Amino acid sequence: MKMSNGVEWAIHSCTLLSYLVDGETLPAAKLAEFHGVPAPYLAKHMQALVRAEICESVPGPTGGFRLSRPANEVTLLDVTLAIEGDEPAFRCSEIRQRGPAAQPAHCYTGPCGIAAAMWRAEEAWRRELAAVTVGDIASAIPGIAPPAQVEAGAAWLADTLATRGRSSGTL
Amino acid sequence: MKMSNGVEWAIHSCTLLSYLVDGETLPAAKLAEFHGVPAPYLAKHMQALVRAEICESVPGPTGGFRLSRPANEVTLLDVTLAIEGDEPAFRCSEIRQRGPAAQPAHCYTGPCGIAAAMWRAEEAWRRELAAVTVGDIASAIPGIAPPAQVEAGAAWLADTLATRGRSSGTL
DNA sequence: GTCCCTATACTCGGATAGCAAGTGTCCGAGTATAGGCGG
DNA sequence: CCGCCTATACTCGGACACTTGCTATCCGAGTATAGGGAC
Repeated sequence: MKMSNGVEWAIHSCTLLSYLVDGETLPAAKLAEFHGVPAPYLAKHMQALVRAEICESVPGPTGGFRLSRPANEVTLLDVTLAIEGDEPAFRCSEIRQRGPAAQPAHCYTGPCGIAAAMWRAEEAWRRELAAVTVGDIASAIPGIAPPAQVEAGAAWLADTLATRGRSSGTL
Repeated sequence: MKMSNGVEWAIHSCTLLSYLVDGETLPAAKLAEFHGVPAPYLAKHMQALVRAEICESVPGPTGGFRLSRPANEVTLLDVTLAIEGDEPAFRCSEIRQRGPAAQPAHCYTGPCGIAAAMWRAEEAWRRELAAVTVGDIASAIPGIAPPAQVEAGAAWLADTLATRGRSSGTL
């Protein structure tokens, strides 16, 4: 049971995007540069976020990605399911309906007890992830990240936005 | 994030093994026959249960598998981790320590906020699975399984044990 | 008749192929801008 | 000098190889039994 590391990248990217204001956007290449990950692969995951309507994409030279709703309304569960798919990790193959003791399918009304227990656990997992938003992550950063990183990150973001603005600042 | 279906097989097998008494054992081939799954592959998973000290294996013609402790002391978490491995699904690759805003490693004391949230969710998942034992699963069966299946299963098990006993019943 | 020995058959255990999904990458379609041209 | 047009460069989006891990399988090591032989 291995979770794609794209989930980690996507949450980090959403967190960074939460610092944008107004209609600002960041292209996938810049997101990848900030996190030190392969740009094309991150772009692939960003497409999944767009499909899940977590992010919006803007084409063209001034385009890029931005959150499609406030960071406080994007839960970690939303992002995780967008990347991993919303199918449960445990899939009951109904092996109770096989073998020498099997009965006709219509005899099985409720779910298998094992599947029920596994799904209950998964529900607890989802509930916990749904309780944390990208906004929560972002607002917790000043308390746990090194101050120098916060400063450097803010400077990088400002510079990046300014550079992108400069090339289109004459409008 | 896909869980191996070996987990499902293993839990079903442990549930069946919980019906054994005294020093009775069931070979992997019989467990596979009862569940309608490939025998060699199930045997592979049974080995993982032995390694995790959930089951004991007995070699030789009268050998097979049995639970190494009472079914009430075998949790679904035990079985799941035995098959899937005890590594968490989410693995933080510390991408916060990469990119233009990265700081020296010693500046990062606590875990990343994202990793902490993901691990918290996983902890909730584990807690839920640790609350259910194989014994719970077995004792719930009469309430949810078709009576005909319970009867057929009991008959199959009795016959199987008798057949195995017959070949060694002359001792 | 009883005991011992050997051959047998059945079991687990680890090592070996096949396949699907995640990982990583690339190129094409579309768009806002920058510069040049005409009025 | 101002407005329009075209070429450009940059963006996203989907299609294409590669690697890892799950899926499935087989064969060898070990052991309790069954039968035969000796006493």
